[in-house]
Amino acid sequence: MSPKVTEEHRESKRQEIVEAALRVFIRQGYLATTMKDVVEESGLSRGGVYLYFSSTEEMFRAMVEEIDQANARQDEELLSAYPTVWEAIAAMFALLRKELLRIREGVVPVLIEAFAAEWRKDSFRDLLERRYAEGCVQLERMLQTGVDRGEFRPRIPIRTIAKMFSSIQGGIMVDTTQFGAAGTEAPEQIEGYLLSLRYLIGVREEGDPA
Amino acid sequence: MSPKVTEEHRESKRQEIVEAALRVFIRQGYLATTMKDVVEESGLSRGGVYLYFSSTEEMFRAMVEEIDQANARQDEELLSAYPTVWEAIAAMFALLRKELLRIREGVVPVLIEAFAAEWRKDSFRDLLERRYAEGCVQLERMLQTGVDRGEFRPRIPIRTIAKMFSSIQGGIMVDTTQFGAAGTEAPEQIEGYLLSLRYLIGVREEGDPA
DNA sequence: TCATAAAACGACATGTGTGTCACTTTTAAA
DNA sequence: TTTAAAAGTGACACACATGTCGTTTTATGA
Repeated sequence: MSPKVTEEHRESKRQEIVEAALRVFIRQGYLATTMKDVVEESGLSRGGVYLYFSSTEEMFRAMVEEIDQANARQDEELLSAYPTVWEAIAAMFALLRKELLRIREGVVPVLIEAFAAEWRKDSFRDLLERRYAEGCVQLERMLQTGVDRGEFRPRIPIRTIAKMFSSIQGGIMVDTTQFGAAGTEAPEQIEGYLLSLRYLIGVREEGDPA
Repeated sequence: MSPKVTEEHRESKRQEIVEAALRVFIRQGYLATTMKDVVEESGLSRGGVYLYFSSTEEMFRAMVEEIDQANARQDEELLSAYPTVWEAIAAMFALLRKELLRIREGVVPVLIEAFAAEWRKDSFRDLLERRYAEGCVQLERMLQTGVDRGEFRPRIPIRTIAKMFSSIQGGIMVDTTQFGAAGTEAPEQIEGYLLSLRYLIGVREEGDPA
């Protein structure tokens, strides 16, 4: 006698289900998605899926956790990939621009819908807070590095700048999602962001007096 | 014989129902609100309410229309109330700041939830587009006035500036709603906005050379 | 005060999503 | 090959929101 011991391929099964869920979320929207839909998309049965997740909300949670990890990794790499902080920041905005252009096929609208739907739940408080903190802290850290290196001479506290641009990023994503490409003309905006950011953090030109 | 002719107090009845709906929306969130809830809050009966609205979505529509009208009126007044355009803009941001501080008791979270929930519906496309357009156009008009009067000397197209600040406003509202007061420190941000806006539009100091 | 039409009522039929649970299949160790 | 414990199945019972519709109430004008 011996029971079958499940290895961690259980995790890969969870993964599969989350991927199926994401496809449905993207196709018909987070709010219009029911367990039934995910069950069908995943190819499993009702009971099978419930073995891993008991609501679309849980799937969304798992999804966000993964996305956030990936983002954190990406941001981490940016700083080390460019000689100056300013170039790293510019690259960051270029990434944002790319994401904006692909927004209609992507994950962003799902995130927006889902967070707007779930933010009142206490069980989401921690997720929200972590997201917000990370969004700010990342940029703040980059700015601080720039200041330390003598690259920047900020006109207002970098913390304020970081918070401001964190809000901007959210705002433009919402706009692009809900109002469509016609509404935002994303590329133009990104340039405006960079220019005003450049001013606020006081990027020194070469040969600028210390 | 003579039928009872309804005057336009029908409109006031609609108003009453919309107000009841808003109370419920604020209390438990747009998505968690059912017709049953609104029926109870309004004091009418199921059939009575259905005589005016057949879904919470319709009520929300009516609500938005009214809010937008009020906003448009308010913005209109701003320009004429201040001697310089810059002061009018500063006053606009002061209003925004006030709204941010009261966000938790207010309508903004409901708007966010509802638009995130409904934006995919074709029947909302017009509402969304109008909202977005008005949000931008209003600021753009103010900026243009400032340019015409020689108050401003913008560094990038005012259209871009208007779009950018329109996104910012949305972003900060979402942040304040979902992340709470702890998340955004609204007052600080507003000052940052104003400073960077001031730079972008090139507000001339007194005695500045033309 | 009476007649009539609109306003309001509320029980009911319907549709749909949810979570469970007794049962079948698969898997791997013995 | 046997065995037992997981994985997986899908019908079912349940809850709940929706929209309707026959009935009752209200208000007006004759």
